[in-house]
This record gives sequence, structure tokens and C-alpha cells, in this order.
Amino acid sequence: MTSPVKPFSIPIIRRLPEYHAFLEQVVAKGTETISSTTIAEFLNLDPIVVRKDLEHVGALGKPKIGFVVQDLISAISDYMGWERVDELVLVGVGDLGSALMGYAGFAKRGFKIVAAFDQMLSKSGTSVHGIPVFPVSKLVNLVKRLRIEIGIITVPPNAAQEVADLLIEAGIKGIWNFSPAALRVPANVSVQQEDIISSLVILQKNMQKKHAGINKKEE
Amino acid sequence: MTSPVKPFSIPIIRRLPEYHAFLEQVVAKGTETISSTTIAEFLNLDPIVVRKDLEHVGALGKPKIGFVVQDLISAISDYMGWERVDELVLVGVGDLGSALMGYAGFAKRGFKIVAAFDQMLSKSGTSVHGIPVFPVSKLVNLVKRLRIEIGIITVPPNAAQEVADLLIEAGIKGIWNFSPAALRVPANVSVQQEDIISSLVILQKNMQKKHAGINKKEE
DNA sequence: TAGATTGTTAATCGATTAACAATC
DNA sequence: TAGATTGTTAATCGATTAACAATC
Repeated sequence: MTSPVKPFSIPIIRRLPEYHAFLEQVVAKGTETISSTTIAEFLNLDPIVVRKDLEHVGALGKPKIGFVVQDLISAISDYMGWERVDELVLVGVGDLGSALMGYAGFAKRGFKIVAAFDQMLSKSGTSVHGIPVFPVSKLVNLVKRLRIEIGIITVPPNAAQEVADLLIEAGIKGIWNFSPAALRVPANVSVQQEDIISSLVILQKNMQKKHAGINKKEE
Repeated sequence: MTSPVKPFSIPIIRRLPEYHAFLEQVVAKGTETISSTTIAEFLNLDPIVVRKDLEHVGALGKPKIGFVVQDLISAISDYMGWERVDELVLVGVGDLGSALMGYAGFAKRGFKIVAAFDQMLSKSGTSVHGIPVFPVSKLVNLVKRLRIEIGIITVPPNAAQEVADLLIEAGIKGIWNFSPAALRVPANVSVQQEDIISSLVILQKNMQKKHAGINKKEE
């Protein structure tokens, strides 16, 4: 019939967690229905954007009434794939790695870091936020055995490629790379490069635009 | 003359740090010039995308030769605003906050967290990664005095609005919010909502697409 | 000179915005 | 019934992709 994999929109995926977090707050207050205009108002978005996004995830509302909050949460969770639990491994138990290991947002959205690896042998055998840390030498065997598909890289840039190679050898299909280094990977492996600096620059540019908009009256 | 604030493209801003990191590696090897096709190949991007992005930041190359690597790095740094140093404050010295305070990527790209605040008084007076931690009660005065414009929020969601209000009272113009909570702010304040889960979902969706593409021969 | 690579112009695609009919 | 809000269709805008001329 149609395409085997539903098309997805990156801008929408970036907005959906915002809706989700807001709707969780709403449901905690006991509110049962909400309109797209209300959501838009609270999140400083255009109401049409919200309506389109909700349409995209397949949510159904009723004119005049709006959407059932629980339905929206389910539709978003479903679209984002948060119903099932996906297991991850992490390599590089430094500051960033430890923070990710302790991040509560993963569990809430169907992700679980089940093992971590670090080059420093003194860290092996310990556990961080309840997640066991192993020596890198055990990486390939363990990841293979657990059939993990996603690996997180939080090592310094000069070690990133080496770690990526090990993960690939272990059969990983996706790499979430927090190290500012370009990775060479085979065609069947996906890489998501993460660099939070982008977000900070976007914030700055928005501030500049806003400030300029205040200074000039019109045109 | 033209618009007072240059237009900016969010997709481009998200790609530029990748180029920058890669070019830093290249320059470290002593290579002096590079072509857009080479950059594209290493970063798994379409060469045309790279060419367009470099055009956007105002880089000039020479046919047959390519671009001078140092020129590219400068052009990108310039476009991203990394030449000058911008000061930030952070509120919420937990795991994530500490990781951000220790993140070397800030200094490299013109950002500096100059002070942090935490509700827990036991943390006051200490310093994390060389950054002093103060009680929240000192936030408004100190931020006003230092004339900081950007605040990072890494507190639990239920405290986020309260912290945002303090930052706004202190004259902040931009909030980088890592807490999954919708913030109410006045019109002259920009908010950049951060949720790394989006990136993980994008990675997953890309993996699914890739895998589906392998399974079906064509159509 | 020949060819690789840039810079530029045009075409396509997708996302956002707008308009409006359907409906509770 | 009247009006608010959804769902849908159309228009605009911007980003990506393609084609090609300019040039070192």
C-alpha cells in the first residue's frame, strides 16, 4: 500500500516535546480538554502551527470543545514512539555522560541507558545513577549480547572515532554523538550530531531580532 | 538601507558548528585549503548544501582550489558571533547544570558562564569547574550589576517559572530553558526551549527510514 | 588548454501561513 | 440558534535541490 515508513517532520518533532511537557502540567491540574489556541498562547506559538502539528500526529478534536488532553498526550507519545522502551548504551562517563545517565527525561519518554563504558579502569565496576560502568574492553561483547541498537558518545573528540568503530563492530545502528568530531560510519549506520551551541546562537539571534524590532518603529 | 538585522536560517545555524569542528580538525593537520565537496563527503552532507551554507556566511572560494580553511573558520565564527565573549549565568547546579558549567565548548565559541545560583545553601560559596556558586537570594542584585543578558535554567520543572521571574526582574533578555516547563515571559524576553529528546527521536526515525530503505528494493 | 570547483540562477519541495467551510 | 473551534483546502514563503555559466 503506502510507503512502509511514515514521513516525519523535523520541525514538528522539535515542537512536540514542548506540547507534551505542557500537557502533562495541564493534566496534573485536572483539566480534561484544551483548545489548540490555548496551547498556542501558553507556548508562544501560532495557533495554526499547533493545529497543524496536532493534525500531523493524528489527534482528533471536537469543534467548540477542543481536544481531550489525555488523547493528545497519547497521540504525541505514540508518534514519538514513547510507548515502548528502547535501550541505549553510553560511552564516556565524564561530566556530560554522568548528567545524561541521571537525566530523568529519558525514562519518562521510553528510553533507558542500560550500561556505560569508560576508558578509566577506576570507574569500572562502579555505578552512576544506578547504571553500571564497564571497561571499554567489554563493550563489543556486551553490546552484541544485549542487542543494543543506539550508542551515545560522550568522550573527547580525539577518541570519538575509535569509540564509534567499536560500537559499529558491536552491531549498533545509530550513534548519538555529543563529541564535536566528524565520524566516518558505514551507510547502514545513522549519526545524530549534537551541539547545544546552536541553540544558544539561535537564542542570541532571536534576541537581536527582537531588540532591533523595538528600536525601529516600522518599515 | 537594508534591514538592520541580518536574516538568519535555523537549519544553517544547526549545521555550522559541524563545519567548524571539522575545519578545526583539518587545520590541526596543517591543510590550508579545502573544497566544499570534501567537506560534504566527510560530514555526510550534500555538496550543494555545503556550498549554499558557505555562501550564506559570506565565505569566498576560488574555482579549482576551494576555500582557505582559516577563512572558512573565521567566516563561520563571525556569522555565529563567536569573536566576542558573551557572559551567562546559570541557575540550578545539579547534574546537568554542573555539566554545562564544565563544558569546554562554551569558551571555544565565545561564551562564559560567570556565575551560578542554587537554592541549596550548602552549595553557596563553593565553586564548580571554577565558577562561583551563589544563593538564589543574590541573583537579582548580582545579575543586574554584571549586566548579564542571558540566563540558563537547569532547575526542576516546578521551580522553573519562579527562577524565570527572578531572571526577568534582573533584566535578562534571553532565557535558555533546559527544564521541561512552559515559561510565561514578557514580550521583550526571548526563550529558547531545550529538549534533547527531540534529537534522539530524530535519530530513531532516521534509523527506521534507513532500515526500511534496505528492506524494500525499490518503488 | 582542459577540467575541477566555485558562484549564480532556476526548479522543486516542504513548511508555514492564510482563508474558509464543517460542526459541535 | 449562534458562535467558537476544528478540519481542510489554498497561498505564501523559505529551504533544498538541480542546472549551468564563470573562472582559476
